[in-house]
Amino acid sequence: MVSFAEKVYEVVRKIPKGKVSSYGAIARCIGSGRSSRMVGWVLNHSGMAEPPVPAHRVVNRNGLLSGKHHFPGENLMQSLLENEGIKINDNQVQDFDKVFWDPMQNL
DNA sequence: TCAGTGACTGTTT
DNA sequence: AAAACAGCCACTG
Repeated sequence: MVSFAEKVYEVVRKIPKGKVSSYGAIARCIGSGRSSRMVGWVLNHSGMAEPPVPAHRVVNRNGLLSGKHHFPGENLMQSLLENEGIKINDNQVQDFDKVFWDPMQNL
C-alpha cells in the first residue's frame, strides 16, 4: 500500500512541462475525490520530498495559484510556470483549459 | 479530547 | 449569480 503522499508525489511528478493540474483531479485520481485539502497538505511538505516535486504545476480548479504564497519569495511559483511557457495573469493561469493536464488521461 | 485551521471542491440556499 | 454549508483528513494548541 502506497501512502497518500507517495501517490500525490508520483502523480505530480508525471505532470509534463508546460502543463498544470488541479488538486481535485489528483485527489480524484488517487481515490478520495474530496480529499483535495490533503493534496495541498502533502504538497506543502513536498519541499523536503525526494526527489523534488514540481508543486508549482498544481493549482486549484480555477487555475488560480492558491499556493503561491507558500513558495519562498513573492512570485517564485509564477516565475517557474512562466519559465515553462505557462502564462500567468493576476495569479491565474491563462488558457487553463489548454495547459490543464488530467492525471487520469495519462494513467 | 475538543476545537480550529488549511496549497480544495461540490452542493445547496 | 453570489454566498453559505458541508465533506474531506491530518496537524497543532
